[in-house]
Amino acid sequence: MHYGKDIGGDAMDFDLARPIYQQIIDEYKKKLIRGELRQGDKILSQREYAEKARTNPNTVQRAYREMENMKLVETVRGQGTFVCIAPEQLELIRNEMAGSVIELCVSEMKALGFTEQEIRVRLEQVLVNAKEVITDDRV
Amino acid sequence: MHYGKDIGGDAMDFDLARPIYQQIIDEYKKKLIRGELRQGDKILSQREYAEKARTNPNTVQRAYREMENMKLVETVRGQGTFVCIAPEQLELIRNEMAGSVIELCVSEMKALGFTEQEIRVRLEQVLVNAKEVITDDRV
Amino acid sequence: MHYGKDIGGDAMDFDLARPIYQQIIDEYKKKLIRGELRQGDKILSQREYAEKARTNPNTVQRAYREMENMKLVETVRGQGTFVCIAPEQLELIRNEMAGSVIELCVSEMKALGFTEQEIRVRLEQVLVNAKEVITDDRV
Amino acid sequence: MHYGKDIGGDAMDFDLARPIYQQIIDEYKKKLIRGELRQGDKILSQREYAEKARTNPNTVQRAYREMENMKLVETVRGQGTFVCIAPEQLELIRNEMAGSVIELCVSEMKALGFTEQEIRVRLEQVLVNAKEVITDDRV
DNA sequence: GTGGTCTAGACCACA
DNA sequence: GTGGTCTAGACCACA
Repeated sequence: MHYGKDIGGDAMDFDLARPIYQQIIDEYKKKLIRGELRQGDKILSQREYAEKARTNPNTVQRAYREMENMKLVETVRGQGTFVCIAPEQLELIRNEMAGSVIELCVSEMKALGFTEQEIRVRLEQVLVNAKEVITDDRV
Repeated sequence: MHYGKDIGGDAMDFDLARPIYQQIIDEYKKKLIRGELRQGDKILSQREYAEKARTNPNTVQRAYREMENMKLVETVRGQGTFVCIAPEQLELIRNEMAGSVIELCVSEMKALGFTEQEIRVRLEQVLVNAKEVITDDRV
Repeated sequence: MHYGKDIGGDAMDFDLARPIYQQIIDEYKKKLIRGELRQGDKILSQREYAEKARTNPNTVQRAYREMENMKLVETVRGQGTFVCIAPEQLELIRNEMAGSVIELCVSEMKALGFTEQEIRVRLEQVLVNAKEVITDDRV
Repeated sequence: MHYGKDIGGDAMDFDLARPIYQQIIDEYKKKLIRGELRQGDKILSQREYAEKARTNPNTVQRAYREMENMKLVETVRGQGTFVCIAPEQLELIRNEMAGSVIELCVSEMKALGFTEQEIRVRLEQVLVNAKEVITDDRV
């Protein structure tokens, strides 16, 4: 018996993990958006990153190369990789990421049969709950 | 090749794929919530599911067994597996799944530096956009 | 060789061996009830148990996982499995196990045609005999 | 890796199923004790029994042979196997079986840490419960 | 055909 | 070292 992917036909597909190089890019995008990394900052060398993350240097290289294509960073040979992003570009990415987060949320909620109004209500509940937790901690 | 899994230290962690057996459970939960499966319905046999999804029957069995522990289904040896869930239990799962979807959304938005008010605004934008798309289609 | 498993009809059934994973669970339940294992104790790792019992680690894992579902133990990845049971839960299991032992006894005695009064008498005989054996040993 | 029984040492042993030929003997003993089979009755031929129980004829033969050794039955070549047991012998078996049932029960209860008095009390509970169930059914 | 148990073993994350 | 997931496949009872 085998359950090979090669037969073709109407197989169901399981969600795979997001590729590591994309996870690396996402991580940097978040740092940029949160201001933890700013224009001109030097980021980890590919080798350093690969060691810290215990991942394949080639994977890191792919991530860095794509970030360069996206105009997020610039690599100077012999010196390293530096943040290099225009403020408007940053704002664009911020909007893009927020958009995909919320769109995913809405589409999943609708797939569960929730109406728009229910989604609003549930969002409020979560926001209020989060506040109460903080308040509790303060007390 | 390995990249120092044995060195110890503060490695970064990447998101892994959700285990297949849990993806199977999630899929059934969604079908239950959306009413595509109802009390008494026979679900795919373990072998059928394994063939369709091209996965190992043992993996499917684990999913089905856990669904039985969760009181979602009942299994009759030699006959198959049947939906068996109390309406209140169903409502509970619906709330649970909705909660985790929205909580994930909120925590990611906050990690991107969005305030609660901004989250509300962006949600509205997405909801309105969705409607416009529908309207556009109609026209 | 086969003896007509495919003919259908009213075959007699023989008792099968209790599944190994259930025997493992029973063993642990007994140790908990007798106080040989207490709250917080680390139990054998899955591999250790499998080696000692010369069984497959997967079988042990199934037993441990079900014990976790029953809230008898808690598992910490990379560390091991630990007893974690509330006293009331322990008392429940004690009652449950005692109940099934005595119910089995009573049903078998009745199947042999013994009346309730005869069962009581025979129980007394066995209890008294047991005591005499002890007394004999002392002498 | 293998988990072979051939290494020797302090392996735990799991309970195996009671051998089928003994289960066959037990079944006949019970029928004799309950009076469902009496002196002179013809029992199933070995071939018939093997078919009904879907078991190996050799297994049935072993059971019948041992029953003959125990003086429970007699086989007449060309005619079949017949119950052939003295009333005192029957009474002996009855006592023997009852004894082993109750001894097993007592030893298991003591292994669970129950005192003799507790065993008596629990027996009463089960006997009383059984009666109530019957009463409920009548109503 | 259905589900249930078990073995054997690969590969992984976590510590 | 720990547990977690998954595959592959044998063999079984039940219908």
